[in-house]
Amino acid sequence: MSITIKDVAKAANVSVATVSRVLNNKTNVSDEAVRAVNRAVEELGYSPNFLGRDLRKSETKRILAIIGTTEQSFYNDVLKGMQDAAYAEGYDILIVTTRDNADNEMRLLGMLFSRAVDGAVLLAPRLSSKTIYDLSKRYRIAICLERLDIDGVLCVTIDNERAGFDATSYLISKGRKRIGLITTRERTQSSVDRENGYRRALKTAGIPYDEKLVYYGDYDISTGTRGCEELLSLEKKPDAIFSISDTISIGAMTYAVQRGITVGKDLLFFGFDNITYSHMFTPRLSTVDQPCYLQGKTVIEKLIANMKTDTPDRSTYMLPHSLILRESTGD
Amino acid sequence: MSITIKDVAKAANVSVATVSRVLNNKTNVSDEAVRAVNRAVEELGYSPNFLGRDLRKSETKRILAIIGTTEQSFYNDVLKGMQDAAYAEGYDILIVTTRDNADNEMRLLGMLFSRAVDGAVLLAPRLSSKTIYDLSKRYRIAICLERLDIDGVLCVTIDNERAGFDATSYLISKGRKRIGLITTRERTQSSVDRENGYRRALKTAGIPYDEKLVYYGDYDISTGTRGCEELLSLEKKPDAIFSISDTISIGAMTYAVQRGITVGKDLLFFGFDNITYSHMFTPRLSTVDQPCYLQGKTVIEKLIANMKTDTPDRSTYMLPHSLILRESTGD
DNA sequence: TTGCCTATTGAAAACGATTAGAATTTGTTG
DNA sequence: CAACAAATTCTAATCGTTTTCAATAGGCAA
Repeated sequence: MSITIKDVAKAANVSVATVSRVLNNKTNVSDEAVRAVNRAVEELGYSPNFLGRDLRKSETKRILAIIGTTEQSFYNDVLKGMQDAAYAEGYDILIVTTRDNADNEMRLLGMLFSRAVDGAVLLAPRLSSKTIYDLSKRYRIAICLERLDIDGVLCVTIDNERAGFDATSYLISKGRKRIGLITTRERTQSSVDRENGYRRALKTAGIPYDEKLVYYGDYDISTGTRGCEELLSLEKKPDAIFSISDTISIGAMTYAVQRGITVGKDLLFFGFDNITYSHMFTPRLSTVDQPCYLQGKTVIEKLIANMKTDTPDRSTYMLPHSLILRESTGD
Repeated sequence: MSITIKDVAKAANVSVATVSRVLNNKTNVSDEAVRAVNRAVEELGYSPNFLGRDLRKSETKRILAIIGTTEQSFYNDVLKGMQDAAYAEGYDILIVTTRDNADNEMRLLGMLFSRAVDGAVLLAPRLSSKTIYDLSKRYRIAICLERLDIDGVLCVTIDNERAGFDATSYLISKGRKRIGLITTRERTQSSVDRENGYRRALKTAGIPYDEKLVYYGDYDISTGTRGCEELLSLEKKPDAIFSISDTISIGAMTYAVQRGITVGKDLLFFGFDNITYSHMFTPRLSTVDQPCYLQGKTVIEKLIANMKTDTPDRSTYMLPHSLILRESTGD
């Protein structure tokens, strides 16, 4: 059927072992053999079957990146960082999407169990912490952009609680007293952390927490729109709104603008993620910038290091975030 | 090291063949054997090594989707369509990104040559048509969102020439005579086709083509901004601008709005792709909608069908597009 | 020439599954 | 109960590599 190493061996008049050695440029091969094999490879258009190689070596040099959806545009930078780090070590990154479904996530992790990849990075995991923790004992797994509420799994993320605290505190420093929060019903660790940061900031400033000011929705733009509508229909309206993502914040801000509200003065907005579009909308959105590229790069470096050792690093790394101040907070 | 089918066989007190048959639910196995094997699998926490299976079957049930970058948000729907179609046939989609680099594209196609995947879909290929054509003779390859200027490779796309013609013609029907075009330096087939459609529309309407009205840039927002700036600095300014992507169009429109121009009246804008953000910006952007999900679904269905036959379908399929009319064209 | 060391080579055993074909057990019928 | 058919099971080959270990060839000293 297809051209195998045997065909090359026959054509080059050497054994398969020699062909293999040439192809993996081992030292102890004569120049003559190298030439003969290379010529045969060229002539036959041979390329090695990785299925055979991988089976023999029990290694694929591939890492799975499991994400919910490719929609969140800031994943792009994370993936770029992952790919750069992986490529530097001779690995490839395979991206698969779960559509935010835990069953799919488990199914795709099957590629890890079945040795189709050497390791996996979960971005925004939907599986329970316990499940992930258990799996991490048998397989090389890392989390990126999130942390787990259990210790013992390699995580690379930012300090979301602190970031939520910083953003909210900034709004407070602008004299705001009634700060709304738009977050997600889905309780990912990062949104819980951001919400906790929001609460701590209020508490620190002596502002009472008002559950009416918190709107729970999805990750999409329309959540922002609806959330803003809801918050603005309150008896006591908010004077600032913190959203746990730029996408949501843009939806919210768009609604406010359409209602003729002067954003940046009557109502302040703070987003999260610093996506490309966040500075394209007028007024431009203040937001929390997280080091996407660096998180991606770091998680792969750590994961590959873990693959080479029996005593894997199971720490949680929190990389620094920063506040980007723009028109939506009157800056 | 790891638990293999042999361990299961021993634990269940049957042969490896029987274990394999149970796992692949073949018919001729006794209920007793099924029970014993399942119990052993459960107890040992066994999951089959695909490296062995794939090698034996010479089939991986995986399809590679090669894209330039995950940034273009409308890829998300295409990928969704691809995944749905693939999953229905028991395949998984692996996404890899080339960063718009032909060398990377070739390197990643290595997964196809080395049998790590059964087939590949190229979205926005950077390799030459000739190269792709040659490869398509030996491997199962399809193109999506683009077509090739050579016949003989399975393509699923829209009629970009026609779409460019339609969009431009619509602007003309609005009484516009000086229509700018912002397109990409990178000569992908789709942008060439869209540009050709633009020219044909002008010609059909008896409007002379003016090369000053065409700006060449990249795929990003700032290209729109700069392109719009350039076109508006002309002696004879345009009264409408057609961009080959929404991202570019949003950049252009944002610039015009900031300059105080009344978009939808003094200057009309027409985009392409109907991305989520296109209706979030005010004024909302008129655009060409292409059936992303359907294109993804279709290309995978056709590709999988091709994998099952010796006489593959090498046609080019053009799915229908439509115009979405919004405020940026005064609708 | 003989013996020994080194540099290349090749034959064959892995890797972990699937599957053809042989062998065994079970069931059926006269 | 013998004889045959059907159902189930097992042995062993196979997929395409890599790699161990033994074998060979060549070079050099004695």
